[in-house]
Parts: sequence; structure tokens; C-alpha cells
Amino acid sequence: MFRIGDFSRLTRVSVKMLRHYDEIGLLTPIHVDPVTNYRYYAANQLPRLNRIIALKDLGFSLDQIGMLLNDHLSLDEMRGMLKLRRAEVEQTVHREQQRLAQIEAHFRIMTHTEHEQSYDVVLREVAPQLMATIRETVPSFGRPIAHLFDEVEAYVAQHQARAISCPLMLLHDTEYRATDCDVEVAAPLTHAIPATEQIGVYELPGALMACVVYTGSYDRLAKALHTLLIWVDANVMTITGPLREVYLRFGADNLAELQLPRAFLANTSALYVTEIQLPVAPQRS
Amino acid sequence: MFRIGDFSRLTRVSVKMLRHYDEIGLLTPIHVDPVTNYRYYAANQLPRLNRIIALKDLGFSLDQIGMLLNDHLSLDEMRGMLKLRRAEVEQTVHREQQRLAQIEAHFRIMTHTEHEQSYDVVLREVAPQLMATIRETVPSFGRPIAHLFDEVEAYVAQHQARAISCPLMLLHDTEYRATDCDVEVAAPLTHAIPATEQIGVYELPGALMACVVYTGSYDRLAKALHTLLIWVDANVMTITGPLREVYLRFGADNLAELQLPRAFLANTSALYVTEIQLPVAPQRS
DNA sequence: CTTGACTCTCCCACTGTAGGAAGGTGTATC
DNA sequence: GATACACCTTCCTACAGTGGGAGAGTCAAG
Repeated sequence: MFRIGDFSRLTRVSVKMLRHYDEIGLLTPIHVDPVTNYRYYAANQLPRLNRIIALKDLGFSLDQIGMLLNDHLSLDEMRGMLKLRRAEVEQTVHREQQRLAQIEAHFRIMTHTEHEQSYDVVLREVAPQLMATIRETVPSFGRPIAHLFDEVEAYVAQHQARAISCPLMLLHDTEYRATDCDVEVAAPLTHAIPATEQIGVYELPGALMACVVYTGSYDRLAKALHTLLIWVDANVMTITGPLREVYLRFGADNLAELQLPRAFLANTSALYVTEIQLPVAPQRS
Repeated sequence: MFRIGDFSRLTRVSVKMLRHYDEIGLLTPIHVDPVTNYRYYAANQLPRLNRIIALKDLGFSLDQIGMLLNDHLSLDEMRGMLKLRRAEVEQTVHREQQRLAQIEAHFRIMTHTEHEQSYDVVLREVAPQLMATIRETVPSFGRPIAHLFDEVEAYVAQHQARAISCPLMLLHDTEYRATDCDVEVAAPLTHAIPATEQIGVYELPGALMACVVYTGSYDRLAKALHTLLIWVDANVMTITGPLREVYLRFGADNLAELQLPRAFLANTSALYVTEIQLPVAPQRS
């Protein structure tokens, strides 16, 4: 009846695609000349092709369309596939709308941080980790906290239980405050060691975290935190636990501890790299 | 600092991907051992990786991310890219919502056509075509119309201007009616020929059409038309012109005219293949 | 018979991610 | 110091759907 080009013009399906559909058995031409291999299509193949196009518009994969067409299934099965597909599409819509919210968040963050280096928030699952911790209320950041770290690290080193991972601090205050902060410093452990009166040993739970990394001194923390809060707000999430500050690198001694080649110490552009992690969960609406 | 595995665990980006990002220049390790080719990453590369992840979450391609990162562009350019991206995402959302509507339409169509062969509607751009036509009000379908076709085909044949394409009929009635129908039969032309008192010659305009094909006799038309109307309704479109019936194959004489191999005439499962085309346009909301 | 429009098959490309094979490294334990 | 085991390397393959192109064969009209 029709050669492939005519059929293509008739249906506005490209020749390439018609050949492809033939190849995967979706739509076999009614006749193929055994000598020239020319494909010939008949008008009564149009309903099938239309069905293919319709199902494709619905978002089914060619594989699925093949099943839907060939194992000529019952109405109920068809309905089932459609319901499944509908759920998937609904999820896609949801995901894209989240994406829109995230783009809006970026706009907001950009206007807030004019011209400065901006911070990027990522959502990430953080694994649980056995920790030795000291929790205390400190008058200020800086010295007192460094002291707490020294203490807990010394205790862990004494038991030879230091895991190769980063120390961190939890901020238990629900509001951000500059003085008398309820903080908990933590060093990662390879295995359980005895707790003491001052030092606790337990598994810090894993969680879904909104994370942002800043490099340099602590005065950038406020900006990073601000970014984080805007992000959480724009993504309609709720905060489900205390903020964590992870010290990815805090000075040469930590590097030495990890027995890394000295060469790296020279070309570090910023000495401090800190990640702020905020446990979050999507708000159900 | 970190070997690729550690960096992978830290960031929850797979080793494969980190290598890929290295390969395409998105994130080059701070150091690569020239002997072993081991990749070493530093903590201060985290912000860059986080930016990559964040932009990826926004839906940018790795190529675009590369531009956004490397040609460190101005805030305004960044804003421009974001706006573009937002528009794209909005369009995606719209498209997926259309898809949902279409799935709903399928459910409705399924309940209406229980157990019968169902028809699939496709949206397609139909090209304009020079035509010779006769418009007339006929008392009923069938004989009178066949007669009109004979007439126009004879006239066209006489001028040797018959294009290899399908004849069609336009239904100018705004309501569907079984008697006294205002119809226009049309035969496609290769080039302009003189019009007569009865026979008009003009270019039938192209249009976006909702199309459905049915095979077999005319009593299936009603069902197909019903399907078409449900579809148009569910997809929030408006009808912008007269319905067309395209006769993709209407009897052996037409086939003979097209000089097709006789072999095909035998194994045609249904003699009549007709497409109904309804010009539509998306409703602006 | 030539010409030009079609058609055939086969190969390659894109994107982002994953899996596997074969072979070299780094480290901890015996 | 040897060995085992976890880790790293490169290179190839695959996915899904679509398009592009090369080189060779076909069809129909002039």
C-alpha cells in the first residue's frame, strides 16, 4: 500500500522511527519485498500506529507499549497499567514542582547574598556513626570548644578507637545564640569504648540532612546558616533535630593524625572547611 | 586528602560519577598520583561538588553546569540561566499535567466503550493541500455522496491532476445530523485546474488535528466520533473548523487507481479505513 | 538510459548512570 | 616479609529514544 516515506508523511512519524518500530516488533509492515527489503504499510495498520502514538503520549516506554499491544490483555489489566502510569506522572509533577520551589529558593538566596560567594545546599542521607561525645554549656565559641575537642580526642586516642572520619559538634540550642551555648562535641569511633562521667559513648543516628559547606573562618557561618534556613523554608521542610557542624579539616594536626602526605598541606587554599548539617524531613501537606 | 572511595562516601556521590565528572572536567581531583593514577580529593573541593549537585537537582545538564561553573559568569547571567530553567520546568509541569488529563480521558473512554475495540486519538499537524471540491446538502449518507465523489474524481482525472493522496469529505454542519447534511467532498490535486460552477478549486488549509482512525463500516463512526469528543473535552481544547473524514482506502477502484500490486487486495482485513480529523487548538486558560 | 527521489543496512552520536572484567595498589594481619 | 582483602585503575557494554550520515541499491519519469 504505502511505502515507508508515504506512511511517514501520512502519520507524521519519522521514517527512522517506523524502521525502529519494525525492528523491535512494535509495528511490522504488512509486506516486505524479499528482494529489495522495501517496507510496505497498509492503511489498516493506522489504528495500531495511532495506539502506539497515543500510549507514547501517555508516557509509556516502547517496551511497555509492546506488552500493552501484544499480550492483548483484559480491560482490568489495562486499567491497572494506566493507574500505575498515572501515579508515576503524579510523582513527576510533584518532583518538578519541588524543582520550581528550589529555583525560587535560589533566586531568594541570590538577592540575599549579593556579589558574595554563595553557598549551595544539598540534601543528603547521613549514615549513623558511633561517637564519643562531651556535652556542655560553653560561654562562647572558640577556645572552650577547642578544649573540649582536645579532651575527647585524647580519651579516644588513649583507647585506640579513633575512626577515620570527621569530628563534629551538635548545637542543641533551638535558637541561635552567641553565649552560653548548649554544645556537644563528638569524635567518631571504630568500636565501643567505656563511657565516663563526662564522656558519653553512643551511636549518633543517621538522618536526612540539608547540608552546606563553607570554607574559611567562622564568621561565614552566619551567612551559610542563613542560606540553609532560606532553603529549608523554600523547600517546605521541617527541622527534626539539632544542627551539626562537621569539621572536615580543622588545622594541620588533624591532617597529621590521618597520616597524609605533607605535600597537601601547602596548597590548601582555605584552612578550615566546615559543613553544617540540619536534619530535615519533608512536610506533609 | 581523600581517596575516591572516601570522598564518595562523604558526599554520597558514586565513585563512577566522580570519575565521570573528572573526565568531563567538572571536578578534577586536587591531585592525581602520576604512578598509580589514584585520584585524591580535598575537603575544599566540597563546595564545588555541592554546587554541582545543587545545579543538577535544579535540572541543569552536566554541560550547562560546566558553563555555570567555569566561565564564572555574572550574577545577571546566572539569573538569566535560572529564569530559562524555570521556564523549562514550568513547561514540563504543564506537559505532565496534560498527560494526566489524557490518562483521565482514557479512563473515561474505557468506561464508555466497555469491551469493544477502542479508538486512539492522536494530535497531528496536517499539511495544506490543493483540492477540487463539491459542496452540497445531501439528504443522507451513502449513495449521494459516492456519486459526488465519482463526479469530482472524473473531473480531476479528465485534467490529469490527481495527486497521490486520499480523498476526503468535510462536514460543515455544526451539529451532527443524519439527514440534509452540508457536506463537501474533495479530491487532492497536483496542480491548479479551472473551477466550474459546481466544482471549486482551492487550497484546503493545514491545521492541528485531533485524529482517530476506524476500520470497517460507517456505523462505527458514531463511536469513534464520541471518543474524539471526549478526548477533545478532556484535553481542554476547542474545535476550530469543520470535521474531516479522510478515506484512506474505500474500495478496490481506489487501489487500482493508485496502481498498487494486486496481491495486497486479497489480505486486507477490513475494506474501509477512514480517519476522522477534527481541527482543534489548545484553549488558553 | 539517465536522473533524482526513495529506500535499504550499518554505524555513530547524544545523556547520565550503572555493571563488569582484568589488572595494579595499599594496608593490616599473620 | 608474604599474603589476603579492600580498593583503585582503565576499558568496554548497556540502557531508551531519536537523529545523522555513508554507501549502495530501486523506482519512476523524462
